[in-house]
Amino acid sequence: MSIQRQPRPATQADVAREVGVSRTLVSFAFRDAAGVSPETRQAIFDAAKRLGYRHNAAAAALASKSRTAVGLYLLDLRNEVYSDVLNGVRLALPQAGNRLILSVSRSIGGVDQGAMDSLIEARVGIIIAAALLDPDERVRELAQIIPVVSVTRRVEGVDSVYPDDRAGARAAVEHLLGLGHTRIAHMAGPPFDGHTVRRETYEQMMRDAGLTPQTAAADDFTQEAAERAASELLAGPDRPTAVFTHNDQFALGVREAAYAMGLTIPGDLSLVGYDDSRTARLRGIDLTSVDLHAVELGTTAGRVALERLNDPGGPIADMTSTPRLVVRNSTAPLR
Amino acid sequence: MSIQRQPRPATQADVAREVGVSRTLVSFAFRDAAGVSPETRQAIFDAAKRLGYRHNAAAAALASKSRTAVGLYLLDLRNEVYSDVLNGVRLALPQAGNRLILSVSRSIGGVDQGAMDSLIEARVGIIIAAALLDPDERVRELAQIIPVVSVTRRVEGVDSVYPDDRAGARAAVEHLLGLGHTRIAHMAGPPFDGHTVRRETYEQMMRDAGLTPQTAAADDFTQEAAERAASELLAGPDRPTAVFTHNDQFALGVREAAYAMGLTIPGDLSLVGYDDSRTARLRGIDLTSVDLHAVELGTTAGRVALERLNDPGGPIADMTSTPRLVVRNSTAPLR
DNA sequence: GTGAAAGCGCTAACAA
DNA sequence: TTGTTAGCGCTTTCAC
Repeated sequence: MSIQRQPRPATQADVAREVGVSRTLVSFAFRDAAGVSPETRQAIFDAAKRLGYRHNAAAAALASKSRTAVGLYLLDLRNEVYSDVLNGVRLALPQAGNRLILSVSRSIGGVDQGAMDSLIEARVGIIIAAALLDPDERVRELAQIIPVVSVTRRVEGVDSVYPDDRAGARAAVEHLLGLGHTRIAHMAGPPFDGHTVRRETYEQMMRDAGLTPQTAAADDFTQEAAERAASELLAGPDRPTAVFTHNDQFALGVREAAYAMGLTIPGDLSLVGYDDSRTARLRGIDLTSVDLHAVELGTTAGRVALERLNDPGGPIADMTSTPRLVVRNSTAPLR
Repeated sequence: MSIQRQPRPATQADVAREVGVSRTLVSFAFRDAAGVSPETRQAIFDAAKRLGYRHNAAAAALASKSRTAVGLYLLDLRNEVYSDVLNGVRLALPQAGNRLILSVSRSIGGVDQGAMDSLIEARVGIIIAAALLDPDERVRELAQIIPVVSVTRRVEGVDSVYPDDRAGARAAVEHLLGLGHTRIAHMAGPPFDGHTVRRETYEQMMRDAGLTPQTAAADDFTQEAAERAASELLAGPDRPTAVFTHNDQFALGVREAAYAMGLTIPGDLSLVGYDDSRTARLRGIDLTSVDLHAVELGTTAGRVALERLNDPGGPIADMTSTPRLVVRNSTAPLR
């Protein structure tokens, strides 16, 4: 047995011929533009179905002057935040209207440099980018070529939809301080532009409280990197009694490292994550975490993108939301 | 401040004019086809960069007769298996060569009927589909229109790359039987074509062992659905002492339901999942699970797709791999 | 309501 | 190694 395929895909011209109208009409009917009588319209749809006609996105994109497709760039699918953003974006885009083109940067081996290019080459009208790792300046350069909406990160001069990380980090650190902890460490990620607010806020708060900040940095945004960094951090002198991590993935890494050393949570170590992922909510994990409402951020970003498409010259959007600390059982008063 | 954009994107014609060669040459240079001298080639790249030229994928797709783009259809990003498949597929596709176009079916609300259409309309040459919910017959119909590689599910007459679920389920059930359990239940998903092998194997094995199968079916492929179904299952008479679930997501749902009822795992209930997700490996979760090697399945599927693209008439691929039971602490001997 | 005609930017023969 | 010439299937004025 072998694979069958139609000899030649039907085109709008075929449909037009079948119905006995012009190709223009068929084109209009499929974009339900005004100017097609209901009967003609129905006849066109019927014929299209009969002929197995499929709209050709490439041809349409080429012919149309306006770009309506939305590109969504995601850093990493293994972090729930990004799939939540995807879900949020989809909620914002009308069912039938704007096409959504996905591009995921991180494969197992590392960041895919071509992920952004593929979006540009697909000639999307705008790119919603979740957690770009490029410096602010380069994001602005990109936005010069094609409109960009940055999600979960603020970039000056570029439409941005992001959580108020200052408030989120403050809530986390205050929670730990309130429990009596003084040796509170922070597990940060690599120091990319726009990904350091949580760290800075933590360090500032520690100093304000008359304490010494102790920041460990994972060399990658993965659970494994955090686990490695945490193994060192927790083995050092004056082991921290609490750790606030850049995200939940990191918190899980710290958690594994802690358990591997025989420490208990929250007995020996209080742990606060960031994202409030579904994993954080599992019994037995019960991670205290900061909910940044990723789905809502995605929805807002989608809306901002739609507005930008309609009004290229409009004012830059700068939309923040306030994250919420969700206290579970990974934090406890200092003994 | 407002968004800037270039007046008119540069085309190959612009580049050709700038360099003083023909447009053909530019086209050749960008596809690094033979017939362009190294100097010309370099001059073209320089000019392209200077002019901000970007290859237009839509135009290229329209003009080229052969379809080389690979479409990847994923059921649900919230299930780790599918993002693993994505990662696997990417490993198989050459860096620069075939474009990969992603389409995700399940948003928060449910299955996106348009997900498959968007791939067809993007005129991909082949679709790698992970966990289609359509009946076998409809998958075959689809494969008539466009080549399909089915991953994680076998479809007769269609290229398929899938785990030997019979072996996987057998290993799971044997493990539980070996621990002395007799009241072993199964948490199945909705009875879609191609997603019932695990259930059938379980039921057959139970009967072979002289035991009565007890299958509960979640009404959706989500943790929440499994949790609801498990709440009923575990509240019934003759509560099972062990549950084998269709996947890890379900196992987590059963786990939550069990804990909510005050049951302990593995004390009161042994639990075996399927997928060996990263969550299963976390301390405190320690879920015994069947590893189906999703990344490898994805890579194999990518390779099969590439072969099919090169040889449309070749024999149907039917590739299985053997899953491996990973025993952790969610299972224990019957007390 | 409907149709004719002019491309969109690129690839792919073929010819030189 | 280079240039010429047709389209690919669709959108989109503009006229009827």
